[in-house]
Amino acid sequence: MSKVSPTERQKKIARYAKAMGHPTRMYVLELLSKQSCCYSGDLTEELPIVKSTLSQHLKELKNAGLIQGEIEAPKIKYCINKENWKEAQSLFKEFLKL
Amino acid sequence: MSKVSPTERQKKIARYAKAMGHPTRMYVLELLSKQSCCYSGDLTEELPIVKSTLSQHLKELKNAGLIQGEIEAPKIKYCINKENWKEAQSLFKEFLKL
DNA sequence: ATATTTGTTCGTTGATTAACGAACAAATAT
DNA sequence: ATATTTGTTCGTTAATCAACGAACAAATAT
Repeated sequence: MSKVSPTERQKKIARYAKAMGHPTRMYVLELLSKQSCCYSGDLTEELPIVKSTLSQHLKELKNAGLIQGEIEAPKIKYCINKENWKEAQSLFKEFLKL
Repeated sequence: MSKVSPTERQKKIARYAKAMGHPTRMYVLELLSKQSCCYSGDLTEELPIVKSTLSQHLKELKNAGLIQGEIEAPKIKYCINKENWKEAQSLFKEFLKL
């Protein structure tokens, strides 16, 4: 009977996974994990979505801690958040037994 | 200007990631990836959610292809879907550069 | 025959997500 | 001073998600 909730570790992975759970966000993450940075303007040109929608996706990735933005007025340069990226890597690695 | 959509690979990862994007589902996946199988009744007892809610989560994991259920009347035995699990492993591995 | 066990499905509710366009803010360029 | 560029925020709409309890289905046990 004694109930057991998911662990904090599992919640953390779920949080990262959720952020990765959309094609557009995967596109952005993969781009940023390959080249160091990009401007969101570049993404708006590449992707078949409107800039406000992209902005929302970037916000979600930011809130999940996977990316970070740096102002280079008037543009914003987005990069992987290296610290959290490392954490995500090790969490997934352990979970997937890679 | 020429628009580029996320690749099929990115969509696939997003699909797996979305399924992993909830604490309860992570709990189940981690359990099943460690021990070979389990009955959903066991999960209902462990987890602080009602059986119908659990059933929904299991359905989502099934739809994403990460687990499979086998009838052992009157119970149902759930296991990892090994083939898709392997695919997910390699997709995440490549994506995360592990 | 009836009750029990085990899960799924249905209906409901409230919250969250995804997408768009319009309006806005801030810096830069004219 | 004004227009342009670059992104975010707001408001809206439709869809999906998460949770619950009740009803149902199927097999097993009494």
